Amino acid sequence: MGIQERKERERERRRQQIIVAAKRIFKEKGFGRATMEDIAKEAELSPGTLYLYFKNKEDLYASLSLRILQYLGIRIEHVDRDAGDALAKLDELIEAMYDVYDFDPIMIINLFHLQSSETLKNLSPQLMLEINTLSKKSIASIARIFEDGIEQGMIIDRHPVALADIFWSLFSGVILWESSKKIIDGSKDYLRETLGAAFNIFRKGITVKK
Amino acid sequence: MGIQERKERERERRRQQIIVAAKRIFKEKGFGRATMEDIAKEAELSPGTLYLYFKNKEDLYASLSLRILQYLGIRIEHVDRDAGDALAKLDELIEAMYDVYDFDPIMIINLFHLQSSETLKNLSPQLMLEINTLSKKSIASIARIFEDGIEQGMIIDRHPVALADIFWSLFSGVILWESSKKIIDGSKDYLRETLGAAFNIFRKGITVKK
Amino acid sequence: MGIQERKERERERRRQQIIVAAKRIFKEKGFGRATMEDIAKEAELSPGTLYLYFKNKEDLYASLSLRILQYLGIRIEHVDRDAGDALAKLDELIEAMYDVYDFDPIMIINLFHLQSSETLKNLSPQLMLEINTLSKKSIASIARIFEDGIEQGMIIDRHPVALADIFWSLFSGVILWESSKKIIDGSKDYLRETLGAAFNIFRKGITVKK
Amino acid sequence: MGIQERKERERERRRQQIIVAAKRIFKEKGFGRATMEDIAKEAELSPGTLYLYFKNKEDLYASLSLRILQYLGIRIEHVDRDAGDALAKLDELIEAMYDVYDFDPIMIINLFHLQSSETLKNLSPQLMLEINTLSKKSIASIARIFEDGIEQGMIIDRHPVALADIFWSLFSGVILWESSKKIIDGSKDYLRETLGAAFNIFRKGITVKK
DNA sequence: CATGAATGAGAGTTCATTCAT
DNA sequence: GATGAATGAACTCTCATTCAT
Repeated sequence: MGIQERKERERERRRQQIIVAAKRIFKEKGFGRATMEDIAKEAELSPGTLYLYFKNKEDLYASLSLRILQYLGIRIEHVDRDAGDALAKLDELIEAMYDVYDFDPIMIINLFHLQSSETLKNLSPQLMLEINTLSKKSIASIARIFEDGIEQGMIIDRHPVALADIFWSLFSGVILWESSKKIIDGSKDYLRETLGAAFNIFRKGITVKK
Repeated sequence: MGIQERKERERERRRQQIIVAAKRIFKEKGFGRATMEDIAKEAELSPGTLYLYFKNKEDLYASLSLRILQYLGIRIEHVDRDAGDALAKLDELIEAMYDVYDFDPIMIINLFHLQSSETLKNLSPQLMLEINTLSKKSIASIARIFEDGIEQGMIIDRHPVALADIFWSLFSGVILWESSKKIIDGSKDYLRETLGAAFNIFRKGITVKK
Repeated sequence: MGIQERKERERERRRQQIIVAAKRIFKEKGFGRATMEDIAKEAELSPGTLYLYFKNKEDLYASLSLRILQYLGIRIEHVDRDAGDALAKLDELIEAMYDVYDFDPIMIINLFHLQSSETLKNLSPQLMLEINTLSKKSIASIARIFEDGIEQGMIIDRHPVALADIFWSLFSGVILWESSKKIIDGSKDYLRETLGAAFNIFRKGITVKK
Repeated sequence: MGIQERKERERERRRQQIIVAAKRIFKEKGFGRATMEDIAKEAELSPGTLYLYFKNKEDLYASLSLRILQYLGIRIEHVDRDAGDALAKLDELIEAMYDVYDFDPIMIINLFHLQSSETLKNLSPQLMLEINTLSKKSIASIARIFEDGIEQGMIIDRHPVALADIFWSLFSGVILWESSKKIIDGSKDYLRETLGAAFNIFRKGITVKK
């Protein structure tokens, strides 16, 4: 039905409108200092309207992160399913990380803030579970790649999940630190170069020398 | 003057008492949810007293981080000054990082939260400057070690500051991610093992093969 | 005009539909906590539609009470007009009260809540007047019965309006208290028995001994 | 300790100050329409201060009612313990009801609103329990008086608890209806006379003729 | 007529901070 | 210095009501 569809589309557009505004505000002020009114104003809506689309502030915040977490999961799984040896897959994985970052830089930083900060302690159990599930899935996919590599004798024999954790930590650590630096001293953004170097070092560090 | 000194010492002890309490509360609830009253209660003082020792909540919070940042700076500089080749120094540096973490695990996580989170955006310019100065100094010290290594042909030829940033990112990334995981799924704490593996990979990744 | 009439009938049916829904919701949640959306949902209508039939929430609420108040008035007047001595009329009056209660238990409780609660203080003057008029009329009818009885020497010589007030107070008091008890401790519903005993006591209490 | 005591007294006085203000506002506007700010203004305090003395709005409201409920319980028990036959005790009981009303007319009306209205449905379970316990105790005390009367052959043979319920219903019914009338038509206050007549009728209605 | 998304005023509540004692 | 009661601005969220479709 045409009307049904149009309404659905409009609803989705509104959600987007709110999400876009929320991203800007959360980026600017962080979760704690951002007020629902700020976001409403940015979205050119009334505060009440936000609650038609999101249960509460936390839910809105989490939506931003879940979105990118889902994208991440899909992207990584894709890599995992591809053919090729482990090192080729690692390169693809690194490529995937760039993609994820490019997909939505603000959101990815938001995600790390969510993961690394106090916010985590105040989430609803349900949301926690969702995040947990999605994170675990991605880490597991990454770990599988390393596992293959270890079996193929191409990657050093460490616990694959530990390797995945380190890979993920390096990625998030660089992004957070680079964005911190930008805030602290307003320096130029070296994210891409640093991330590239970091992944190279990691790659070299886990490869078994022939 | 004896009296003067005693007063000074007592004042310092009070500050410590508050800082210890604040650490516990911030750890438990995060910065946003921790109230000054919580901290006062934990310190067995009245809320008003806190303001005799710290200008405001932010100032108190920052003190925690500055303290560890100072310790970090001193510890790294020490490594830098030591004799030995770059790789030996790198090992010492890694050792220093463990020390720093052990010195005050809560504080180090607090520091990363400060760096990586919304709090950063709401600091006073003065405090920002202080953090900036201290961070820069530490990164510079680390970078100098890598610089030596590059000159000595032991470390790959990359911009030393980039290497320092990556080293630091890896350290903070692993700590944040591991502590996140603990919150998310209550899993066992693998921090030491993961950190060890991470540094090994990093070391291997930046070393020039002979 | 047929069309005119049909429209009128349909309009009235819609009103009924809303009133039925509102009763259920008010009963369940009380006036303060019931939302217009609750009622709309229950009536399977949209919130906006409610406003086509009732000026506002208060008007809707009052409609429930006025309706039973009107029924009460008619029913009592009927008793008053009947032949028979005062005591026979009193028995009829008591019978009428049961009828009124049975006519719509929810509404009668609603009416008492309206009378006895905060809602009363926030009614529009016009509505207040309507309630006042209807109440007065009923009380006056009851009082007339007692007046007859006093003249006939069958009922103790007290101000007839006072007797009417007491009769009414007893009725509402028992209903409210019994429904309170049900809410407080979920006990069995003894309303009928208690009401019966109460009226017997009242009857005995006002009768002049021969 | 003098200071301790003085503080205690001052705290109690503040509580009273708030209670007095709350009573006025609740009386004027009812629970739903009264705002904490209204009460704060009436008490010449800031909104925040109210929360130093009462957990929340409901708690404040309930405090008013529990107070009178406790007084009621004590007063009735006292009657029950006195010597004298059942009819003498009934007279004392009636006297007690006047006392309770005089003790705090506003509060007693508040209590009935609490009992008879929607508020009841939204109380915390703990508060509900407290009200339940206190109510039950009072009703039981009243019932015991009637029980004695029945055994002594002075009072008609009905279930004593039913008699107690009717007695209580009559009391609350008259008070609510009279205060309603005052609101509705601003008529003179006939409460005392009506209550007196009501109790007389009740007394006569339950007495066994010799 | 009917809809239901949008509104926005206003509620209860919290908490960093102050200041009289 | 130390206290802790008091403050009041600011927050999140609700819901009666409206109005474009």
